[in-house]
Formats: sequence, C-alpha cells, structure tokens
Amino acid sequence: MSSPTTENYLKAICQLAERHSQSPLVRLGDLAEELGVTAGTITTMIRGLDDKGLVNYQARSGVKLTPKGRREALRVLRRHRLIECFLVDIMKMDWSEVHEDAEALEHVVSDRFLDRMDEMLGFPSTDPHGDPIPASGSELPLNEAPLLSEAETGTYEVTRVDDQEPKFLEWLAEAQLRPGQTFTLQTIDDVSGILTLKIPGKKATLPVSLSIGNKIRVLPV
Amino acid sequence: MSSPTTENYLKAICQLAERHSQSPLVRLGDLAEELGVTAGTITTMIRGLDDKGLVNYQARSGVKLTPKGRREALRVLRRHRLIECFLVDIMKMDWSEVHEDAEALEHVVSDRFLDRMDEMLGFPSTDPHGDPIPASGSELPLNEAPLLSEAETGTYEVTRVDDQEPKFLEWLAEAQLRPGQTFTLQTIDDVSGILTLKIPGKKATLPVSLSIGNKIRVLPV
DNA sequence: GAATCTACTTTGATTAATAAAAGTCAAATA
DNA sequence: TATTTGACTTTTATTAATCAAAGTAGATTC
Repeated sequence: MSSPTTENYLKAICQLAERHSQSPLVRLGDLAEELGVTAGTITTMIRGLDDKGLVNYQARSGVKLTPKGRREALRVLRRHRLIECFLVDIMKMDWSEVHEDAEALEHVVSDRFLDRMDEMLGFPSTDPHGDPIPASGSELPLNEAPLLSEAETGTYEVTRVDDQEPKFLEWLAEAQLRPGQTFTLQTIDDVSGILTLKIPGKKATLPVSLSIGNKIRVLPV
Repeated sequence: MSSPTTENYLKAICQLAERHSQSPLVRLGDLAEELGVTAGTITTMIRGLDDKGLVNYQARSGVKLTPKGRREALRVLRRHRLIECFLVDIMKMDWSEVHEDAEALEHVVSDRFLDRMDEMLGFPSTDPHGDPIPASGSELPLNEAPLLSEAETGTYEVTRVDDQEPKFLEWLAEAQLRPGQTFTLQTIDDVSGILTLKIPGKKATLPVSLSIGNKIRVLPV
C-alpha cells in the first residue's frame, strides 16, 4: 500500500530511532541527511506521513513512528535483511556489494518470493552484518552488544557491524573482522585512539582506530 | 537511465511489433490496451519517447522502435526472461506465479545480480514459456515456430507459449503441455474448432479449442 | 534583554506519470 | 457527397516527490 519512498522514510526513522536510542524523537535534519533530500522535502513528506497515521510529528522538535508505522518499518527491514542474506549465502555475492540491490528489491519482491528465500536460508535470525531479522509481524529484539570502542582488553566475538559502506565492508572482510569472528583486544591507547587486535591464526596484530571501533559491536567470549 | 515506465513502454512496443509482425508500425490503441492506460496518456508518453530518440512516431498511424529503443527493449526482455528462469529453476516457484515478480524485478536488479543468475542457470537460451532470451547486447533470434492451431495432424513438440495468464499456465501444466513436451495431434475438427491431442503416457486424449491452439507454438519431431 | 544562529517551515516551482473530456482527422457508410 | 464513427490528439488537471529560496522560532551568546 505504501510507495517505495514512504517505505524508505519509515525505515530511516526506525533505524535512526534505534541508533540514537536516548531521545524518543528523530530530528528532521538527521532524516534529511540520511535520505539525501533537502530539509523542506522532509517537512512536507513527514506532514503527509502524519496525516496517514504512520508517524507522530511535532513541529520543530521531531518525529516518531506510530505502532502502524513501526509495523511497516519492521516489515521493510525484515525484507531488506533477508534479501541481503539471500544475495550473500545463496547467490554468493560479496557482502560489500549487496546493499544497493537489497535497497531496491525490498520494495518489490512478492511475499511468495520472500518466503522462498527465508525457507532456502533456513529461517536465519541475523543478516551478514549481524543485524537481527525481525520475524514477520513481530518486534525487533534489541540485544545491543557493546561497541568495540567501549570494550576493555580481553577476548570477544564480533556480533554486528553498523555501517553499510562498501569500502568499509571490504576493509573489514580483508581484516577478517566479520560477524562471528573471534579476536583478542590486546591494548587500548586512549591518547592516539588506537586499539590493537589479535586475530587467531594471523601472526601480525591489527591496529584499529576508535572511529572504526565505533561501528563494530562485540560480546565477550 | 530510463525509468521503469519508459522500459515498460519500450518492451510493450517490442512485443506488439513481434506479435503483429506484418505491419511495421504499432498502433497506439494496442499499446494503451497492453499497458492499461488511456489513449491520451499513450500519445503524450510516445511523443516524449520520440523526443528522446527511443521511438519513431508518426501521428495518427503508429510507432516503431529506433535502434536505440530496440536495444533498450531487448535488454529489458532479457532481464525479464532470465528472472523468470531463475524463479522457476532455482527458487522452485511455479511458472504460473512468477510473471509479476519478474515484471517488477526486471527494472531494479543490478547487472551483477543478473550475471550471477545467468551463471547459476548455465546461460539458458529460452525461458520457461519457451521465449528466447536475447544475449546481452544482441538481437532477438526470431525462429517463429508455427502455431498449434495451424498444424496438420502428426507428432510435435511444444516450443513456446504465448500467454502469461496464471490461470492459463496452470491449465497447461495440468494438461502437461509445457515447452519441451511431445504429443501427437490426432484429429482436427474445423467445424467445432476442436483439436484432439494424445500425450504419451496418458491414456485419455485431450480436446483443445482453437483459441488455445492459437497460443501454443509447436515443431514437428 | 537584544542579537544572532541554526534548524526547521513555508512558499512557489518543477518533473513524471497519469486521467477526463473535448476536439479533430480520416476512413467507411449511406 | 455528406455523414458518421472510431481512433487518435489536445487541453486541462491531478498526484507524488522533489528543490530553492525566503521566512520564522527557539536556543545560544554577548
């Protein structure tokens, strides 16, 4: 029932809300940034979504999803993530190159096609970036693992990667830091902002900047 | 570069031209019918396509594709047909239910994704309906097999099916008349318009109307 | 408290795709 | 030949999505 554009707006609001989970409202400026449109466009569109009962809009402070909007957003997120799984696991495409295809396909594939993907994949619960796949019609389990940049020294497993930039993903794959990978955080240098990681089976250690550590979520093992 | 709408217009012109291959021009009324829009819309759109150099438009008589338009149309046709193959052979969906998905996907999948499909399918040359898949950047091989409705009695193979209606395709599958199937045309009754077919391995013969025979292309074996 | 800045809102336009209805041409009919 | 009809074209409008630029509200600073 919703246009691809509407679906993208709802998805973006959902993801921004999750990212800055302290505040209950998403700022329109952040949305404009995320969607790559001007501020005026966002205001107009959001007023439209409010009229349709998909969001709750408070002028000059922000938006949040209504339950109806949230359901739609999770549906899109589910599709996006299942499609990414499919492209990587079944089509053997590289995880750094599937985001755009998923971005387009999420709005057009039929439920039949999606169900077949789900089946062929064995009903996965996370996508290749470690993002949880919402079950159809359900809520998003929010098990936020801590960021690598906030971790103490010790041994961890990568659980999730919070960036879709192909270049970044290629670098991660090269460095062997995909979700599921185990490593040891050996040293933390607060002054230079460099973390030193040791990956089992590799002789050299891996220096990582804090800004990268901000995009990787890890759990102690 | 072209919008999905433009791609659909070009595809429709290409298919109508192939269907009524006697006349060099496609009538705008047929296009309106095919695309499900009003006559006025067609005129406006076609003038736009002419401006872009994709078609050659002669007011009050019809349109035909320019070489550039034809290249685009074949590109879309190739995508559509490869996607149908993929949905049937790899995703194991029923051939009667894949048309709509293919219709949507043909405009959005990346070349990378398409190439992977092609590879996984072993570079097929026809789709599940027996329609030829244009090679990328090439012309359409037009090997028009004769219609079942114009055949003499004898033994034939189904090569192509000229209708995408799910109901019709289900009926064909039920009757075991998919492309590749061999059968014998036993009798032709011009008065009632009934053809009698015998399918190897089935005891009962199959009566088929001429209107159905008009949609099935066959080659003698 | 006034000035300023930043973020947001409004206004006025644009583009693509479409419909409805009125107008026109050309071929078929009488 | 005059009329009619069917097919196409034109005109006018609509809707969704967008931008640019001008306007304003609230927070920050002096």
